[in-house]
Amino acid sequence: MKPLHEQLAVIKENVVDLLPEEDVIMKLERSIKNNTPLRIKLGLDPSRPDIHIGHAVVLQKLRQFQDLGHLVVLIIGDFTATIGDPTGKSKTRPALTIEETRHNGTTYVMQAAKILDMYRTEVLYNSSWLDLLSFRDVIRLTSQYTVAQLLERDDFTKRYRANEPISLHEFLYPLIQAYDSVAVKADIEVGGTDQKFNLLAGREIMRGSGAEPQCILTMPIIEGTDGVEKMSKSLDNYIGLTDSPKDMFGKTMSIPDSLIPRYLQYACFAPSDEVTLVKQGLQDGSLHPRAAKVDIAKRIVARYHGQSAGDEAFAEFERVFVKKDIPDVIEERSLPYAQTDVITLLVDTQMAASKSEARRLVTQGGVSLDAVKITDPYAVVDISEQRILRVGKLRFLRVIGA
RNA sequence: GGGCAGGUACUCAAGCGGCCAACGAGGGCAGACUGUAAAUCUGCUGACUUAUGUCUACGGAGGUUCGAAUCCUUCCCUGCCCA
Repeated sequence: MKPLHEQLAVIKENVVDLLPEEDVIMKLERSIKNNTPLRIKLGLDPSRPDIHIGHAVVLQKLRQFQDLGHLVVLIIGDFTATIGDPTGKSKTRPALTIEETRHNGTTYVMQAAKILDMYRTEVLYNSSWLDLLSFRDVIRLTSQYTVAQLLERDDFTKRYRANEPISLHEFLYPLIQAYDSVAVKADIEVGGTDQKFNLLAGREIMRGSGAEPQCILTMPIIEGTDGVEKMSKSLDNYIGLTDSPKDMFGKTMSIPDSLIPRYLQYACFAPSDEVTLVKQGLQDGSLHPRAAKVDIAKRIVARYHGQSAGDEAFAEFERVFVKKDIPDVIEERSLPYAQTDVITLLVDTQMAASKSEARRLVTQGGVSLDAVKITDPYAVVDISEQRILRVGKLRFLRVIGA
């Protein structure tokens, strides 16, 4: 194992909080002395199975721990996910069945494997210990925390002040997560800065249970492609790890220029002196923002799809958006008729959700067939030969009639 | 248990008997423009055989009325105050 100061330097890279640092040092020293890896915990919510590059910031940190010889403990929150949110206010927490959580958990882990070293990863489902707790155990757990402490959490404070409902069980979530730390004997728990409260609650509960409290490490939450909100699936401003190279590239190109340094640092994990260099270049005009974004987009695609995919995605992007040509790979769809009106064609190919929508698209000039714009919603089109249907700037479909 | 205020489209939020498929904002979609799927500007944004037409929709169920998101009854849900 590497000496303390070297490890600490790697661990502190890009982090927001590392608390309490002296405990981290103590744990590291002990780990080196006994040649025992630290247990680094990350909790995952399987109600949303898609990982995006925002999550990747945290996973990358875990990977660094692994490269230093430590062990990552991934906890799939299947227990919590099956409870859901009975207030029904938040659709972000639909109650899932056990099967769904298992399925999501598996896909989650497969995606995480793009970044993590799975030989140094332990995957656990929290239902395996939470299901065993009795009501007595739960009450004992709740007695270790106070209402005032819970209300300190930012979103609880806000909702309470705004007279918005807070279900009792929501108070339990931080405690459940904290109990997970007890169950897996976490040395350090990692999460986004939005998790700081929950991570700290873990310390309290561990102490109360007679365990050695974990340390906490938080990573920045990166903004989504809109540049304002945090990246999240529900806001649809995310770049998914399983997105196609084309989508990854395009989504990255669509970020506002102001986000370039952050994406370079946290999505590409570029060294800090390179980030500084790019910032300077952008400021004095020697680096064109578009060039900087192309570079970032290529690197992101290359990271998850391989080097050549990055270059291909770039070429494709140039062709479709800069030269306004059609992409080289287009989905194909055969239809049971040789000719029909545009409206029907759009609906049948699911390029429009309803006939009204199809009509709107046509009227607005968003529909073309073989690069010929169709503006008459009653136009009858012949598809006995294969033709390229285009809706908006981005959606292409090769149609072939019977 | 009592009192009060609320529940409107994807979200927030107006409307408080006909002019309401419902102001406005955000979001989404399309168009123009552009280094880009950015920014900006413009338009659209319940569905249906596109019709000064029909149907569905303003928490649920009933009712009053020629006519209800708007009034009444009742039920469900949320917040606040009192107990």
